[in-house]
Amino acid sequence: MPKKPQIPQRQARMKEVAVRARVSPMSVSRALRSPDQVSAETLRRVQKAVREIGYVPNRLAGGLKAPTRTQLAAAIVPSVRNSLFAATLQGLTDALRKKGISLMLGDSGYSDTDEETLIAAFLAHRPCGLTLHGTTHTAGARRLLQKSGIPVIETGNLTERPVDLVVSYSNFDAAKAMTEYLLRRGYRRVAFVGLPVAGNERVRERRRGYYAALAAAEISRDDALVLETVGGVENGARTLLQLMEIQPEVNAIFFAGDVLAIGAMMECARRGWDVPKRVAIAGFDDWEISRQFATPITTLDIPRYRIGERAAELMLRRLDGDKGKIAPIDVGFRIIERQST
Amino acid sequence: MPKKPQIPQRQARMKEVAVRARVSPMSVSRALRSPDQVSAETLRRVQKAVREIGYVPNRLAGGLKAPTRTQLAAAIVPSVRNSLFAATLQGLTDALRKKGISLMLGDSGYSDTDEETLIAAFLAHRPCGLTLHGTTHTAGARRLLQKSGIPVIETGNLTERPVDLVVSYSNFDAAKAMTEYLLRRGYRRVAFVGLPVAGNERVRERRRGYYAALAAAEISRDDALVLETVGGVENGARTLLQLMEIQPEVNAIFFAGDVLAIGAMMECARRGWDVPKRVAIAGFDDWEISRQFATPITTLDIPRYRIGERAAELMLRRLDGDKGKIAPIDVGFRIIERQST
DNA sequence: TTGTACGCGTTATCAG
DNA sequence: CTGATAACGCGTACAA
Repeated sequence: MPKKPQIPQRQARMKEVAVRARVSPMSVSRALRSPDQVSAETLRRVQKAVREIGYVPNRLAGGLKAPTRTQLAAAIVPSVRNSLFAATLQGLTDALRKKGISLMLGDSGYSDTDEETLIAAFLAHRPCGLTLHGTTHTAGARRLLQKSGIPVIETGNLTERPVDLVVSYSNFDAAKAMTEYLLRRGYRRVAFVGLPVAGNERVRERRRGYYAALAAAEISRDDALVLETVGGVENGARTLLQLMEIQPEVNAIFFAGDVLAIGAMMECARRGWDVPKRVAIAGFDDWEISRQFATPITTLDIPRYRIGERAAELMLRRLDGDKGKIAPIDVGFRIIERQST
Repeated sequence: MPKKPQIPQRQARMKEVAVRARVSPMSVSRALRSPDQVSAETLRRVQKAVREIGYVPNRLAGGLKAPTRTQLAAAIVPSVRNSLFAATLQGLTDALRKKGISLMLGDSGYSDTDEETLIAAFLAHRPCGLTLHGTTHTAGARRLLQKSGIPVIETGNLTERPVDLVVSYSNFDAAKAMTEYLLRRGYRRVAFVGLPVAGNERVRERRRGYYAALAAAEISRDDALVLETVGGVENGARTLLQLMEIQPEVNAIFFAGDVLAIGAMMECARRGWDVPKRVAIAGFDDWEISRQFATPITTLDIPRYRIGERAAELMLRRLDGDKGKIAPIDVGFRIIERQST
């Protein structure tokens, strides 16, 4: 059986385009990157040759020569499977694509040391910008980022000591506002359920916000009303039951993590408990499901997509030469009042 | 105000590591890439120098010379916000990271022409592999992929005419199996609700599977029982109501898309309809929420994470030199029987 | 085991 | 507006 002749699998080079278009490689480069700097005739011939050959520029070579324009950015999120981060990623890619910038994506698994490893791996590809979720990093990570010289955007929390740029909402303010809202509605025994605080400053800030609201209302803390649990719908259900059993007099529960509120609401549905009469339930981050319950869930709207968009904008500003200090951007939040409270 | 002296923001080069370690750049290169090919002493000195300088290798330069080992792969999904694809991405990144390969991510928005644009943009970075979801592509995209010479993995459907490699489950088989299961359970008037078929071969295959199961059971199709809707929880609810109104005698509804079944189930909960007595509900893809309802939803488990893992494996096999034809990999599926049917 | 010479494909620079 | 030339930082091939 005669083998098909192996076509030499090598991408065409700019030089070949140049030969075909009867111009120098330099003119090809210019025609592709700044079309208004070449004559109409040159442009036409280059475009024709590019089409005919099926030329795909080699950004490795370009980036080697012009390190600030690799047309490649990077983002690291704690988990690609979490739809909250997905929304931010969408905002990022949408905004970057308009400028022809591709995105490398990494998943730190909520681990700072894995984050550092990823940062190093990404920097090896010389991205022209890097977005991180969270504002706590290893010392090594900070060193890498600073030496890199590229714009670094931190999201997920407003921090006092940013590496470079910050785009986020305030976890503290948001949790405080929601707690105050619950207190205003007349709930006096308000519980707080969040993810484990250890090593996660976003969660810690939310709990601080909850405490601050209590203090402002001159209600003393009750540690029995503050629970930690890992994520997952079923853990929302579990902590709800736990609270109702140990602290039957609880009026309202503020679930400050992911899908916990949804899990709790489903548990109430299973048991036929009336929400908010028996217990009020509030969430954090407006999931699509939250509004679909017979009793829709009161929650916080965080503009996740917008965070990605703004992050891209800041990055591009830096790449456009703005070397000045850029103040942290607070994208804000909004309480969505529904029937569960 | 005296300015801080600007530290020259340039990443260290291999040469500088070499000087510091008192070896040639070549030895540094080797020490980093294949540590077992250099003497223990050289290795030690290189590692020390790397640490001290904070050297981050430049993969642009490396990839330029060795195009098959850019240590960068690419993936394009229809939507980063869809958790199903997120699971596959997780499988991909997890497997690739073990080999030090980073991942570029793109979002085609379910558009074949946008997919082509993305492919071109990605190829410019000379990835050493590319994963696509879906098996329909523009002619231009196919041409780009073939010329690229890199391993291309298609997922999301088993196709007859793959570009290169395929890792997926069979939409046809899965939908057929679920429909047969419903018929076996005694439901005779089984409706099918899917996403719009136009331009989406996965959806088309699912509907074909549904039809095939009906045919095998010698039940004639009823077009009034087949609905299309775009994604979203609320559309699941809407189509449920639509069906119940126009076709009150419907026994069971097979929702073959995303969150539709969940939306329908929530609508039943709101109206106090008994599932499965009044109507049985089956889904496609086991979401975390699906099992949390008072009546948990019968659904199909598709090993989404595994698809990503296997895709990475195939890619690596190709990169390891396996140029032969590799048969499509069918990762299968599983019916998860719960109380909603 | 280590080092030397050269080239990978593009762009900055500067001269025409 | 266009072209010649010299890097960019690393890996391959070969020689020592």
